[in-house]
Amino acid sequence: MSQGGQSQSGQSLLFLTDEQVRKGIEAMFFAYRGFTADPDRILQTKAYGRAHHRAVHFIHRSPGTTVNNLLNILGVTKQSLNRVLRTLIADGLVSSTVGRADKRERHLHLTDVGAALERELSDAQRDRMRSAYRRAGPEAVAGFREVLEAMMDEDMRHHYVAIKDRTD
Amino acid sequence: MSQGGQSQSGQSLLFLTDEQVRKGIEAMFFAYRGFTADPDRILQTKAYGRAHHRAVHFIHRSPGTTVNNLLNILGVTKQSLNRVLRTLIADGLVSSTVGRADKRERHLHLTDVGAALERELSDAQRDRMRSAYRRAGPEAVAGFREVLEAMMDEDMRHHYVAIKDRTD
DNA sequence: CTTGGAATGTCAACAAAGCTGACGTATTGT
DNA sequence: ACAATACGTCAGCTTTGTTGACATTCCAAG
Repeated sequence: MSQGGQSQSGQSLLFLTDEQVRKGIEAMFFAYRGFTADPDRILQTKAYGRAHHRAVHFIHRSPGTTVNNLLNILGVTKQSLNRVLRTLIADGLVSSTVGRADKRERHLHLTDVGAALERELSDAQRDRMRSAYRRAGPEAVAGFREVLEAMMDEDMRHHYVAIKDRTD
Repeated sequence: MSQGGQSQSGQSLLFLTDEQVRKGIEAMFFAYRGFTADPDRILQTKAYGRAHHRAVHFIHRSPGTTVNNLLNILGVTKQSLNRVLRTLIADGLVSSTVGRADKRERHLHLTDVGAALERELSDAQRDRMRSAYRRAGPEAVAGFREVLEAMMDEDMRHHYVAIKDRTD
């Protein structure tokens, strides 16, 4: 099993050897560090962390989303998210309005100030992503997305696809 | 700028629109969660966390590595790593031996017990990676790795390439 | 209509794992 | 001899995750 790929005759399965797979694992590790490095640097100067970035990103992504919805997407506990949301609301970056249909729900929106922070953070991250895309080329990007999509949990793929297909 | 790609005439740059890039960002986020989910589940049952996994992985990867070397690869502070290393050594998963050439250095190795844990953790992660690879196919995997490599910081790419080119 | 359970969100207290800064020891090399 | 390096450790802080208790709101069964 440890040499599964190498015992295959064709080259088509060579990318499934333990060694190849391990390289992929380390590539994920190192790349994710680069992926978060730029926004992290910016957040450090302000009083926020990576969790704030995630919240702001997905509120920007799906304006009017509820706390529960965000909870499912982010995969954290209520309090973790709540602490972050509380500071964002207190600082006037996010607005929380009681639901009209269901008053238990709170609908979340970015304020102008929140949208400005979102742009600042995402621009840094997008720039790196964009330059990586440019270097690797369109076909590599397609493969990149295919593999990532196959790596997600079922539920998360659902969120991802649902978001991907949005047209508004 | 927000519609940069769409204002380009050719299709060759269409994958660089903000929307496309944002999809890539979310793909990274969701995929990384899947990527760490399986080992995290195992670690939860034992008394360890993700930090222990990383240490064990890279010690397995580069047996005899020094503390300093590990520090550079993992990108954390001495104290953070030391806390993890201390428990791993106390629990008999990692051995630390004084350097022969330079007695200031400590060379780290996995014990049999440590190697067993490494296998258990990595098997889960490798399985997911392998199945993602299989689903996406060799060309997608090549693209996947290209983009990830382009996304790393310079220093990390160095570590990655150095590791990639090892032949022992 | 009432009432009890389910769903949504808030708060308090705590744990894991990162960080900075300071300090001590052994070893190396100039 | 002395400065620099490699490692370990103490104290204290921040971010971000957890569990458990609680208030409010909705809905459906009696």
